[in-house]
Amino acid sequence: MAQTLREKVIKAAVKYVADNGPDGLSFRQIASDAGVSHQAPYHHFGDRSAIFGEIALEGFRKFTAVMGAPARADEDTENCVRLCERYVDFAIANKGHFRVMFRADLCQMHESPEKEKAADDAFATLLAAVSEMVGDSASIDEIRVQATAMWSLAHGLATLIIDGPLEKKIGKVSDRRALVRSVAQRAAEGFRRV
Amino acid sequence: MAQTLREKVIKAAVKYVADNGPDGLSFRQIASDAGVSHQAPYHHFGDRSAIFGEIALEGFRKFTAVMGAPARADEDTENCVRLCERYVDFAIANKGHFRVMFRADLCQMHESPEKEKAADDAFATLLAAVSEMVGDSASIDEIRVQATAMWSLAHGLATLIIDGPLEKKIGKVSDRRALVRSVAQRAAEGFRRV
DNA sequence: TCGCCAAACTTGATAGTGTCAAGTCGTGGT
DNA sequence: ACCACGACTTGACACTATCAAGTTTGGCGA
Repeated sequence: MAQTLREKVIKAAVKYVADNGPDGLSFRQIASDAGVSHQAPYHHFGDRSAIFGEIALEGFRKFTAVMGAPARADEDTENCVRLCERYVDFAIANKGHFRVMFRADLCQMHESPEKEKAADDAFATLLAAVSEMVGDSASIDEIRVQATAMWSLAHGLATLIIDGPLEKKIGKVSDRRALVRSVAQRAAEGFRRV
Repeated sequence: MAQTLREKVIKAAVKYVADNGPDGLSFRQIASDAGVSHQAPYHHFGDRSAIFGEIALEGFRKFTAVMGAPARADEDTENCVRLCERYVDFAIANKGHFRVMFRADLCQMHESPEKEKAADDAFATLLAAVSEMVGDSASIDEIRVQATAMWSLAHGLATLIIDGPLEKKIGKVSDRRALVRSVAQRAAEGFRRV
């Protein structure tokens, strides 16, 4: 089937962001690569940031699907570890989306209720997972705090691996997975003297 | 004393990044604001990314000073909480630096040993703090894992507060500090059912 | 004091960018 | 047959980084 220009543009943009980061991305270059005039993409996306908005939207939907899925047989049953692993795996597998999703300056989520909903859904999924982990008796504040902690841990780990200095220290995938597991396990048990 | 152009440029750039993020930053605009020609800054910084490199360098040095300082009387004595608080406080107080420091695509740290050393020092400081927290009997691997966890937690929290969706949920400073403390405390004790 | 030289800065030009404003072309519906 | 509309093109404008010169200026040795 023929790929629509809109799809082609998004695909090319995601690939570029995954490879080079969002900064140097050129509308015109993408158009040229797709073999169309420099204004053709502009017809589908009102604006440069609209493209990032669309990528973020896709990203949040994928994210919700990944994080909300029931535990698979091959996954760790420990909630904290599983959440962290999924989060980091998602970020690495969808670098192009992930790099954009949390950059409010790029994608301007607030301008569209559709996008805002996708982001809210993603957060709700995370909250539900943590809520299950924490237990029924926990107060809403307790859940909120642990969800924030969980999210921060996973998000920090993911960003440090993708863009930060952790990247060069752990090259092989096996090492990376082991580190993520260890870190998540450690956090689950708490930081303390050994 | 008269401020040198080099200083003026960096200062203006840091302010811009803190206010608007690093994306739209214009060399020429800064030059114009400083009342010099569009090529004047180019004489001090070979290249657009060199400016970000300088900002990152400053940032890592400040970071090392802040994180390495002995505990003050008004600070939490719990290591984990103190480290997290300092990290987040640093990120918020130095938004312009922080936003650049971990963006390898912007500042190209690898090109200068001076910058690389500053980043290494920053990491070493963090490692030392965690090492003290964990205790002497801990293996090097244990320290490495806990440091990564600690770093991830603080880094994720800071980035989510600065650029991410946490920002709008916690407006007032007092709330922010309370949240950071709760989250750090929670992480220190471990994620578990309550 | 003169000369000069290197650093600091200016001016001009080029290629590339996002975005506005029109024009073209084909296709489906009335 | 007409025409309206969506998809795309063409052309222009203001802006950007960067290259390649020129020009000013402050300080230092002869």
